[in-house]
This record gives sequence, C-alpha cells and structure tokens, in this order.
Amino acid sequence: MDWEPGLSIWKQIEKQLLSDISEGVFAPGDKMPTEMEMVRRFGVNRHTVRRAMSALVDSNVVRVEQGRGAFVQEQILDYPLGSKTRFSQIVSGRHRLPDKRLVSHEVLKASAAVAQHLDVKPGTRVIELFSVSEADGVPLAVSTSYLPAGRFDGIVEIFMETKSLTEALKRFGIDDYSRKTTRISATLPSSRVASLLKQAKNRPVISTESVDVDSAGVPIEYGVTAFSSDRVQLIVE
Amino acid sequence: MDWEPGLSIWKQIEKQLLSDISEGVFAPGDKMPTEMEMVRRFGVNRHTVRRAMSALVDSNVVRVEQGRGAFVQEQILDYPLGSKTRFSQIVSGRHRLPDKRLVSHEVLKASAAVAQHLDVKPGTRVIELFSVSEADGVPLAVSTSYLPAGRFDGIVEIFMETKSLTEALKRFGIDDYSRKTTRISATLPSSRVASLLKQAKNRPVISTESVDVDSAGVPIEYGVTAFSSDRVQLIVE
DNA sequence: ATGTTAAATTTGTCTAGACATCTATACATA
DNA sequence: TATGTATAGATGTCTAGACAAATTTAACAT
Repeated sequence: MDWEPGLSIWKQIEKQLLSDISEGVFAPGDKMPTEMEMVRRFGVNRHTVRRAMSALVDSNVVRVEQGRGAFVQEQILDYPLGSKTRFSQIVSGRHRLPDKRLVSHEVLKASAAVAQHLDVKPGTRVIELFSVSEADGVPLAVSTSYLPAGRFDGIVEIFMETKSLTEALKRFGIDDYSRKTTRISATLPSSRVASLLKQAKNRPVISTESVDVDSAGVPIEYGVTAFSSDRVQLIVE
Repeated sequence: MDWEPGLSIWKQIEKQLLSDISEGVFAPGDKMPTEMEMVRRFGVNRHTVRRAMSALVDSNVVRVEQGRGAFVQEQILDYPLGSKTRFSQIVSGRHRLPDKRLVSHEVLKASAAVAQHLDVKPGTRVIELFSVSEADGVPLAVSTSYLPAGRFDGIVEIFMETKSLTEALKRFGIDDYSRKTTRISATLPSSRVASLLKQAKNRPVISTESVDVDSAGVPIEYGVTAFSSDRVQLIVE
C-alpha cells in the first residue's frame, strides 16, 4: 500500500477499512483481521493500525473485544418476534449496549382502541409512555405504550430508573409476561418520529402493534412501536 | 501522584483532570497545562497524558488546537443579543462547531399572533420551521420559525442544504437583515422540547420571541426559541 | 512603529518494544 | 462429565524517541 501525502496514514487505513466494509469484504458480524495481520498488510506499526481502528470504534462501525478480536458492527439488527423476546436481551446478545430513554409520559383516559386492547372500560385511566430504544446510542425504535394506571401506579419512576419495562414490571410482581399478538405494517414516519429515530422522513418505518399479557392472560400493556427499517429487521420463526 | 491498581493510569489522569476542571482549578476557556507540563506533574510518558486528553476531547470537556494548546470547553455559551447576531458566527467564534438541524416543517395558515408579527393577513400561508441548534453536537436551542410562504417558496430545501437561515435568505436576495425585537422569558420546557434539548424537564429554558426584518423594515421571520438555560446565557449589551 | 524572518513552543503522527489482561483451546485431573 | 490449568493468541497499556505541522514569540530590518 502506498500513502498519499497530506493525509495521515492512520486516516488512510481507516478509509481503506471503511471501504472494505462497505464493499462487503468484511461483512457485518464478521471478524476483522487481527492487528498483526493488518500490520503486515499495510506495512505499518501496530500502533498506527490501532489508531485507525480506534476511529472506527468511535464511529460505531466496528466493535473490539479484548482477547477476541474486532468485529464489524451489524448495522441491521435482527429482531426476533417471539412471545418472550426482550429488547435489552436481543441487543446485548449482539454485544451492543441497549438503552431505553423515556421521552415523555402522561396519565390519560383510555380511548376506545386502547381500552379494547387492554380489556378495560373506555375512559379508564391509563399511563402513556413514549420512549426511544437505542443500541450503542443509535436509535432503533420509538414506542408508545399504554398500561392501566390503577394497577401500575408509580411505574414511571421505576422505568426511568431501570430503563427497562421488564424490570419495572417485576417490581409489580410480574416476573413473567408474554406477547399475545403483534400486528406488523409499514408506514412513513411522522416528522417527530423521524427526528427521534434520526432518519429521513422518506425512509419507511416498520410499525408494530402489540399486546402483552401476564401469566394469567390479563393484558398489561398495549403498545405501538415504530422500528427504523434501515436498522432493524423483524424475524418471525 | 500514586496510581491505584486495577484502573489504567490514563483513566486516573483523566479523572484527576476532570475533577480539577469541575473544581475550577482550570476554568472554562482557560488554557490547560501543556503536555510536557502534565508529563512532569504526573510523572508519566507524554503518550499516556495524550491518551487521557483524547478521552476528554471525545467527551467534549476540552478542546485541543495544534500548536496552541488545550482549552477547557466553555459549557455555557454567551449569546449576545444584538440586531445582527448570527448563531453560527457566535458558535464558531468560540471554536465550536455549529449545526442547525431541521426537525420538521410545514406550510400552514397564519394564526392571529403569527400574522400580526409578520404583518400579514391572518390565514396567509406561512412556512413553519422547527429546528434544533447545536454546538459540537450538543443541543443549545430549539426554534419554531414562521416565514411568509409566498415570498420564500422553496426555502426549506435550501435551509436543509445550507443548515443556515442566513444563507437561505441570501438566495432570496436578502443579503442583510436585522433583529427588530426580542422578548425574553423563562419557562419549563414541554416534554418534547426537553427531549430535543436532551435536558431534564425540571430544568428551565430561556424563551425568546423575535421578529427579523429586511433592510426595508419588512418582517421576514417570526420565531420562538427555547434556549437551554444550563448551556446558554443571553447577553444584552 | 511595522512587517518579515527565524527560532522556539506545542500538538500530531509514526515507529519500536515490553509487559499486562483477556479469551479460547487443549490437556490433565478428579 | 466436569473442572482446573497451562499455553497460545489477541487486544490493552505504558514507555521511549524521532520527526512533522501549526502556532507563538522574539529578533531583526525597514
């Protein structure tokens, strides 16, 4: 490899690796060459390779695990739709850092649709949670969830603390719950959703509508989620 | 300085510098010690100091300028309210990278308030721009702007391209415009605004209402802006 | 005083080597 | 089978030195 003057070598290596990745030489999930292999390939010192890799880690293109190696970060997350799939588990299972950020919340009276899904009378007070789910700081989905306010009074604070609905529900004695139904469609996002997903308004989102029930089969949550179609793929097995 | 085992030295140096900064030993805007001075202070190699500084740069605590030195990043931006103050100029003048991101836009009929400020008839079609202004990726303010749609048809695309209202207005022949009035108040942000500013809902925002006029004195823009009070201070001279 | 040039200062890049830490694998042992 | 252990392979940290690039400072000439 020959270096063009004016641009530091590590930046040129970064560029080369980036184009290798985008051309599929290293596919998402693949193991990258080891540092020593790159040292031989590029004919530079190990630290120079590390400087380039460090930049790729910062920009979330690759992920490095000590002792194991470097891996191309999967930008499209496979999201299996099972009865017990949990967001944080899926994300951390892919060695990515999950986060669920509460954007706003409100207590209001159930509309007809919400009431029907939660199996309560219309007008019953429900908690509305509006949140963004991220992996490594990249937003993957925005969700609007409804829970019966009577049964889950104070869940908002717990959710904000634990950043996990599963955890919050545990505090209310619900150790186990499962997905009852999931309806899937594709739409264009509203301005607001597009902004929260940090994606263009003309890129579609996968929209799911779901009801979770406790072990007795009683509905505990009704939610509408918009997944970024560029970053998430739903898998039904 | 003595190192506690189990934590890398560069992280301990980062920690120490961070606490120095938060305790005011190095105040915002101040020049940090040179790398060689830190080498002597901590008794480590220059590269170790650089590793620590690099982390502080990444987290936006300090800024490094080749040949000049490292400076503590001013977290609170002084925003002078003059008749010709431009956001991007102010930010880049402080060696920070300005960005204005359009969140949503719409064409709608002017409400009574909007119409009055823009000096048009209520019901006239106006362009609504909703945007977030950032410095180094940190949101400083969210603005809602209204411009008469007739005069500025197609300005949205130009704004998205140039990310600057000043630039976009130039394409419409407005080389010079100035602030006519600015009204200032303090409020608590809505859920949405708090989220876009990435700040807590119980932290106040500085809210300004302003009208810009062209050189002939004709109103061209009416806007409401919410500044993060933790990150911006308005200055009237 | 003012502008130019040269030197000194300061951060950026690259190389080189040593040892630490973490992971995976193979192998011995209970 | 299960568990510990040794070893090799991989990334992480630290040191050392050289030179490049950008900026500031000082000296100098005009």
